[in-house]
Amino acid sequence: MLEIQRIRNEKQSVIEGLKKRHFDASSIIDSLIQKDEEWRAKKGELEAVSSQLNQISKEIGMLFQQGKQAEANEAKQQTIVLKTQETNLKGEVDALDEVMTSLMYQLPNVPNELVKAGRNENDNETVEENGQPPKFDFTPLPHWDIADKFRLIDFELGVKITGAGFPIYRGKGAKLQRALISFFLDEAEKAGYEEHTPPHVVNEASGFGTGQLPDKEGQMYYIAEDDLYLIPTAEVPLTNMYRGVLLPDENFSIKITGYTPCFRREAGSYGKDVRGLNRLHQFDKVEIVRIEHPDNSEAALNEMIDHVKGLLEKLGLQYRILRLCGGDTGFAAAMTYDFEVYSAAQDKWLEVSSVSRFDTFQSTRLKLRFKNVDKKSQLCHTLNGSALALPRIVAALLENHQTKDGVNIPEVLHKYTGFKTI
RNA sequence: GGAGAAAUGGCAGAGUGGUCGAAUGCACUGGUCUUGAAAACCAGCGUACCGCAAGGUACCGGGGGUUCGAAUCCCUCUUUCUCCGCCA
Repeated sequence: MLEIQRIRNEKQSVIEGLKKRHFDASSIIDSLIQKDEEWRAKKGELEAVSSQLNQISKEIGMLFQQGKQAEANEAKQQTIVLKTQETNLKGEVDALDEVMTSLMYQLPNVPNELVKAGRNENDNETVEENGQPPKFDFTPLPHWDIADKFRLIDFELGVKITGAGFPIYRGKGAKLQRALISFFLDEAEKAGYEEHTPPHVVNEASGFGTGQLPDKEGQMYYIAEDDLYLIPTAEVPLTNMYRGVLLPDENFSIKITGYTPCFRREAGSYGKDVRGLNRLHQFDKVEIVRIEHPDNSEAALNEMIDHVKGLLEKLGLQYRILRLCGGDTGFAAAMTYDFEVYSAAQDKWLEVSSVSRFDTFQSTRLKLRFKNVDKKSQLCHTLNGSALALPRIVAALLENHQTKDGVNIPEVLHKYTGFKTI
């Protein structure tokens, strides 16, 4: 959520910024500013009436104590009109509040100045490309064939017990999952992130805190009986741990990580794009989350990018980094870098990580603040990134490290897997 | 799942209808004293919103109600604790 002060004071730059998303905010912002003015006026009236009522009530109290019953009862009469006024004004203020909140929820984050205008993924910029694409002297297999050949993943069995998009990993496939999770967590810890194991279901307030709600409830699995949501990413529980927190000073840099399964309903396209591990309803991911002073946000983002680059390099995967254009940047993010690994077998780039800064968009909703040098509370910046998402990494490892007879496991994983080849 | 108790400021803990945004203690901040520190003493010390300001409004787990007036009474939800049951 954007801050109302920002909309008031920097109306034009907000509108201009949102144009990079091809989002025309002018009418929403105009009505917001108008409602905000009404709201402040009504609120002023309401508080004046409340103040009078409070004053009279105090007087009545004193009159009763002095035994002046008649005068007290007379004073009570005065409150009747004021009470009605108060009730009416309260209703108007609340109604305006509600309208403003729903308007605010419609506004996406303003893109960072580095973000280019654009409509969709075709307008994304490639900012870096590293490593060599694998060369094969045979026809490389897609990962689903490899997985089948070596009994690593059983998609049909998953369909039987749950449904499409819920694969079962087994044997070396299951061990590879576990190895990657351990490797990613250990690397994150080395980089200073504290490991957490959060709940895999969250309440409604948490969904609002990180921006999944309202609007995107369709992407989450919902447990109606208990009013809980399955997490679509560890970002939700990890960031919401800091919901409503006021940090005592500006000497903070919170770095947290956690492994969780992620659940996405994502009823979407079918066919080649979603074949195998490319798109699942349940997958594993290690997430890194940071809560930073606004001045440190940019540096933190760069550190996170370096961290993800390090992971991919250690796994021997060639990759490219994209800076998403306005239209492809998520609703809550100010800037997002996607990491993609090229799959020769599928002849496509697979998104394996997404690293974003949210500036104050999440912390406004979360009410996550710190005391600045002037002893005033100020909103923190939040950031997060996948480090990394497993399925596509597994797909990329199987496809890009395949040999005629099997698959070579990157050396950094040997101590976790206990085997060097599949 | 059943029965009971409780939820107050950073912590502890008063307050059961009327100047209560809330006593007191601890912690914390500033000052006096001291060569320095401790102790002692003095002062300050919640959050948010509106307002140029003076000031005002709201908040005693959440929501609703009674009342001129609610931390205090009523309803409801949530959470915690104790006991019982069930269980990895």
